[in-house]
Order: sequence, then C-alpha cells, then structure tokens
Amino acid sequence: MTPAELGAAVRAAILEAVEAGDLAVSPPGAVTVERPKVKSHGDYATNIALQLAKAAGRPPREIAALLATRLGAVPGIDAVEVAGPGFLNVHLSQASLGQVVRQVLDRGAAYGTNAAAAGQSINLEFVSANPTGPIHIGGVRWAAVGDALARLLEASGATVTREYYFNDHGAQIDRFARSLLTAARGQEAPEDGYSGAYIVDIAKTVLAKVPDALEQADPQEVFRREGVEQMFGEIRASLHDFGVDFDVYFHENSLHESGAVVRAVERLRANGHIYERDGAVWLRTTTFGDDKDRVVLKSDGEPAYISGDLAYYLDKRERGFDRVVIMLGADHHGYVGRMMAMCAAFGDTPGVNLEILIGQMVNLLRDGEPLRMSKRAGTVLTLEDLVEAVGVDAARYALARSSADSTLDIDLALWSKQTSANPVYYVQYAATRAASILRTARELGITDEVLATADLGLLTHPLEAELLKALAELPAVVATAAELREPHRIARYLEEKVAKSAQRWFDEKQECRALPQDGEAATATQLARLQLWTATRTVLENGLRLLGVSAPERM
RNA sequence: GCCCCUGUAGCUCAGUGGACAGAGCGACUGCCUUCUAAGCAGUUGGUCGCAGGUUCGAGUCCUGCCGGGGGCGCCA
Repeated sequence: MTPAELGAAVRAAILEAVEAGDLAVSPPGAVTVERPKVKSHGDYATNIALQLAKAAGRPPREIAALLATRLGAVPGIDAVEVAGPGFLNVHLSQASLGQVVRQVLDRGAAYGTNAAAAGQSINLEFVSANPTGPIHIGGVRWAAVGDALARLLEASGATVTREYYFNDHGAQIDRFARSLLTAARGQEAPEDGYSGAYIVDIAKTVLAKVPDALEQADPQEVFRREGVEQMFGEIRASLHDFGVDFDVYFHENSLHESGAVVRAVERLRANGHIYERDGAVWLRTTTFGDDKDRVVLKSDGEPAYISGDLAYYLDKRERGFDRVVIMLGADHHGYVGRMMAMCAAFGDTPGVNLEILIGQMVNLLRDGEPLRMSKRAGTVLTLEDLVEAVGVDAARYALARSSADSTLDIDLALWSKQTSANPVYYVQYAATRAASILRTARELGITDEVLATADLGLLTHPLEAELLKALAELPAVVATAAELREPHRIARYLEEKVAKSAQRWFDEKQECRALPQDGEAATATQLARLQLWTATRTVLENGLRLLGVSAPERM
C-alpha cells in the first residue's frame, strides 16, 4: 500500500462514516498521510481528525476513534491507533509495504511521475543572460535550477517549453558592438564598454569571418551582428555542455522589428491603462498595485526596456501558454510589481497566467572567504570555468540542492572534493552500489525471470521497511517540488531518505545480504532483496535525472 | 523611507501549522576474511535572532524590533 492509496483509504473511511450518519462533515477532497518522525507512531500518520474536528463540532479524538475502527478493517492495514490530540497512526502489514517494489518496477523510469499539473501548458523562461559576455555564476544557478524545474513540471504532467530571452536590442548591445569595434582597431576599450579577453577574441573571429569589416560603411553594425551571433553561439554551447537545452531562443529584436511592441502598447491603450506625460508614454501600473507608473515609450521616441517585456508576455500568451513562468535573480525583484501590473492590465490574472520566481544571489568563495567578482582581477567565474573545475554532475547537484530563496555560496574547493563532504557523490555512490549488486546477481545467473517470482512479503527487516517507505515517497515529493517550484526538495529527499536508508540497509551485512555466498542458490528472501535493490536503483536514477545528474554504473 | 530574501548545532544548510527540531562537515569512539569503507553505528553539540500575538498545537502564520544580502531610473 502506497501513501496515496492509504490516503484514499482514509478518505473512503470518512465517506463511509458520513454515509452511515456517524459523522456530519463535508468530506475533504483528498487526504494526505505523512511519515511520522518517531517510529512508535507507526508507518504513516494523518491529522485529518484534528482538521475535521471544528466542522464536525466534535472532539478530534472521538472522530479519530471512529475512523480507526473502519480503517482497521482495510486489507493491508495491521493496526490503527489514536494518539495525542487526535492523530491516526497507521501500521501497515509487511506484505503491503513490499508492494511498493512492484509498483516501482512496473513503472520503471516513469515511477515518480504524476498528473498534478496535467493539462497545463507552461512557458518557463530562465537564464536569459545578455549576449554581451559569457554566462557567469549569476546565470549558472538558474540554468541548473530552471532546467530541473522544467523536468519536474514535465514529471507532474505539464507541457513545458524552455525559453531563453535573447536581449539583442538596446544600449547594452550598442556598447558591446562598440567594444568589439575598438578592439578590432587595436584601441583601448571604451569608457562604458566591455573589456575582458573574450572581447578581443570575438573581434578577431569577426575579422576572420568578415575580413573587410572595418572598411564597411557601418563597421559597428557588422560587429554587432556578427559579435552577437558569435557570443550567442558560445552561450548556447556552454549551456548544452551543461546539459541544458532550450526549446526556444527568443530574440528581443524581433519584437521591435515586427511591430509587436507597438501593438502591445496599443492593446494596453485600448484597455485604458496608457497615458502621456512629459512627452513620454506611460503605463498606469499603479492601478494594479505597483509603486509608481512606468514609462513604456521614452520622450525621445525610443521604447523603454519594459516595452519589450510587454510585447514578449503578450507573444507568449498568444502562442498558447496559459502559464508564463519567469525565473529572475534577486537583483531584478523590483520588476515583479510592474510585471504583475502589466499582466493585470492585459486582463490576465497575476500569479496564475504570470508567475515570477525570484532566486537569491550567488557568492564565489575562496578559502571560505567571499571573493569580489572582478574582470580585471581575473575572478570572474563562468559556466565553463565551473564545469571545468568541478564537473557537470557535481555542479548541477550543488546548484540545485539549496533553496533558491537562500543566497548560495559557490566554494570550488568544496564542490570539487570527491568525498562525502560532497553530497552528489553520496547519492551517486548509493546508486552505483545498487548497480554493482545487481550486476553481480546477473553474473551469478540470476535472471529477470527468476527475480520476477520474488515474494516481496519477505522484506520484513526494519531497515527494509524504512527503505520501502522512502521509495514510496517519490511521487509525492515530485508533485510537491513541482507545485512549490522547489527542485531542491528532490536532492534532499534522495540524500536523506533514499541513499541514507539504502546505505544503512546495505551495511547490515549479517542479516540483510542480497547475494548468495559460496556458490549457493539464492534464497527466496535474497530474491526479494534483489528486487528491492532494483527498485532502489530506479528511484535514485529517476530522482537524479530530474536534477540533470547522471547515475553511474561504477565509481 | 519603502519592497523582496534571509537569521535553526562550532561551520554549510534541510524542515509547504503537527507529536521528542534533522542531515552533512568538524571533533571524539567503534566497525572492512565475506554484495564497493566515496560506507555504517555511536558520542558531542540547539533560549530555531529578540518580543508580542493567532491556534488544541508555531522553527513554520501575523505585528513590531535587531542583524545580513538584494532592490527601489524616461539604465538594460
């Protein structure tokens, strides 16, 4: 019996009680059960009686007792106790616990997926770093977290488009182009320009591709066009090497060239939210809770930055996405108010049609001390540097295992350590251990056909029960992580629940050995244990895959 | 001044209103003839920043204060 099935059984018990006239409440839509921290509180517990007490107008313990009687008769449930203020503590039968293995094996790579977000069409925008330089650590975090979130949402049944907004319009790009031009001429970088060695490299590449670039009528335009394309190619390549590929790379420039910006402004004007003042065109975002109104078209006739966002949002909605999700760094949190107001001004619902996820900053540490990022001092850390220093798996895992609400310290010395100080290896090690045991079983001639006959009710050791319950949690963990947009929950679950209980089980070498010794045939219990190892390997693989991290066969 | 994030063990951090607050690292002690010791067990270590409030129940929700980070442009 899985947690979901138990929850359904509890709900059924409530319905029965209501029907029988024992309980006067409107039944809850779904009942969730949780794993109690204390062993004596059973395999699963629910506080549903406490929740129903008010509506029912009866003491919670009384309701709990009522439900306990009904639940006690459900097959697979060994015992139900009423505890404390009105908790229901449920003990499952061993045979019932073991069935989780069957479910994991049947579903395989699909185990853990759920339908919580079925039918949703989500556009997830992340990274979107400007093509004026390589992706540095600010963007790296969103690459890891954003891609993991995309995988989670897909695992919860949503259709997800990963999108990268390519900011190839405006003053920043002009500065970039000017910097390339001056570099090509062998001059010093302009005052407000970009300097780094990559500027010189790109300038050279452009010159190699367009030898007469400096002689053309508008050389800066040549460097803009070619340089941006070059930079963008590099960004795309390093993201690809990081395991992150986008479905759509959207060019801001296209919004301006196609007239989409003008159309978006006209749409807002038609909705009555546009006015003119001091020669500029304003969006009255204060109508929808923003601090102040925002200029969308500057008095010099140029579009303000936000106008691109207006058109972009509209474009996404017109492409059929009912949910537009954007991940931004904390340095952009000031945009949330105006973006939400913009969403409302279009007649949409902020928080539903538009969702903005703010992630906190990252610091680079050296010897435990924060390091100021400085191009001149050579302390800029790019995505490529990070991958080179610690590897894709360790980098993605470390970036995704912390809550995005917390600032993150990147400690290269720590992240590149191949020890237990580095949790990614802890999880991967458990996965390879499972693989190793299963490999040996095959070598001993234990075939899948033989394994399929295993009696999972033989998994009666307490450490086996712990592991079974850990494996049973994956679907709920995935659903919650997706719903809360918190991929780090997957990592913590893998570390603290799955890998931990698998390792403890493995270490019980006297009582829980899975492989036969001395050329003997495998016992029925050992076959069941091998199936549990197979299920464990599957859960670790599925969980790591959600984070974009590999589950190696060997370490 | 206003807005967002944050404050939990010596350090790094989990903990979507539940029961006795957890993990890793560090320190100390054990465990390799036998499925991978990148592992396991144990000991040590907490006024969950402070003060109120809501609740049967608060690390979690609300208010105020204190500390840390970020943001408040006709920049992008």
